[in-house]
Amino acid sequence: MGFMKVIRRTDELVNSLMPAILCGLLAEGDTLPSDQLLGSQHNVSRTVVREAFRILGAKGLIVAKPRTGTRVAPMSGWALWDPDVLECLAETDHAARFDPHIADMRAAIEPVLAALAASRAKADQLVALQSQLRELQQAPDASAEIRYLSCMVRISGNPFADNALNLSAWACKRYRHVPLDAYGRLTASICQGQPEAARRFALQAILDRVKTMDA
Amino acid sequence: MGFMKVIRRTDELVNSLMPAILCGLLAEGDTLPSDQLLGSQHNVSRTVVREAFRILGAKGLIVAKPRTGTRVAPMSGWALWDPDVLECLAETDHAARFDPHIADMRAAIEPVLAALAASRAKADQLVALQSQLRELQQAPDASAEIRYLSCMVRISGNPFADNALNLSAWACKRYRHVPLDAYGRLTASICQGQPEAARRFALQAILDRVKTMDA
DNA sequence: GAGGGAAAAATAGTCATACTTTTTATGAAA
DNA sequence: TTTCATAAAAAGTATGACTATTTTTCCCTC
Repeated sequence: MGFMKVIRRTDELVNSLMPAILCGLLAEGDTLPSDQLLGSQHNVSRTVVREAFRILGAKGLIVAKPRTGTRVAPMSGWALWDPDVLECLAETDHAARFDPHIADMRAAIEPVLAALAASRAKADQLVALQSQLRELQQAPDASAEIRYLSCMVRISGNPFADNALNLSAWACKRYRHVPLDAYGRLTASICQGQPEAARRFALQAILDRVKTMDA
Repeated sequence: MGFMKVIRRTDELVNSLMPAILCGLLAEGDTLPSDQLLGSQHNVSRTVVREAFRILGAKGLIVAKPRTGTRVAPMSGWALWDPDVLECLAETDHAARFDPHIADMRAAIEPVLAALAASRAKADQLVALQSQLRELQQAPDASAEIRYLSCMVRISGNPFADNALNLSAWACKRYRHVPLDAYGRLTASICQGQPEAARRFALQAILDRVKTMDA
């Protein structure tokens, strides 16, 4: 399986600080401990703290200034599309607060990507999509669903779609129900080159899931 | 105007490396110089190089591994919604290649946000929106247009919209024509609480601009 | 000659320390 | 009270040493 990612102390610290920011324990404008202090608190060198701060800063979560210290940035600048941020946010208490917003975004984006896929798909891509659909039907879990959507989205040819997929992953992980029927029809529509139908069924897949959630 | 952001050597290095990656000078899988070497090449310490690498890594552009070195990551993992990445990409030679994809994304997202805004707007938000519209009409430049859209998008109440706005900013900066007429109708629709009309005019604003571009 | 395993080499990761720069706070003089 | 110089605090940068991880090399055995 040679995929054991190296775990850096820097990453551990990031994984320790990020939840505190995302859950609101550290609110906007709050000052984090200084490099020195935070380092001694976590038994790491200042180097590690600073590199962790750079990562959090790159994701828009914090801003550092000499003498003032390092503060939590306003949420409007957070990189909410970032897979790490999203994953961390999902483990927060108030993750449910984001569910409807993510559903809105998905409902906006995925149908369009599905329509694009239906109009642009090449033969080999269709084979791959159908293969993913079969895998999903045989083992309808979140990871298979994400792989299917990933394949669909890749066919759309839109480079921004890869990031949008992070929102889909959120939904797949948080709702158990997999809308197999809608995905079947979606796949057929794409294979037959029918953008309008693809758009409709992609939207239906999202709505079916939300509906199941409400019930 | 006390808004002079501090310029760190780390940021300068990031601003030097990012374009090379985004423009393809450093292709996927290519190995960057080692910390040591890159540091001496740019006359900065290894500290600066490492922190720059952390920033680029946080944005999905590179991946580091001991002994192997630091390599350019596949584009599918790039944080294309990130304002820095997007701004840097816009200055690249093949920025035009992304125009249609961004237009597709905007066409998917903004109409939905406009509809949400129309159904949720509070009175004071409407006042703010109309104020931004007037400013835009008086001085129809990119920055005023971004402020208007930012205001509209904030009314939608969707926290993911702030990031989506980066795509709008791209379009505002790259096309000169400002679709004032569509924005006027869009504002009216939102103020009158008509989601369907708002959706239509938001889309029209995007299409008007693209049409002007083609001509 | 082929295979396997130990040693070496290269590179990122971490630590410790000293120094620099930026910005705020303090306090004395006008 | 205002102003300006000084001090202080925190981030930013620079070095150097050491650690950990992974690949490569190469020797030894079979």
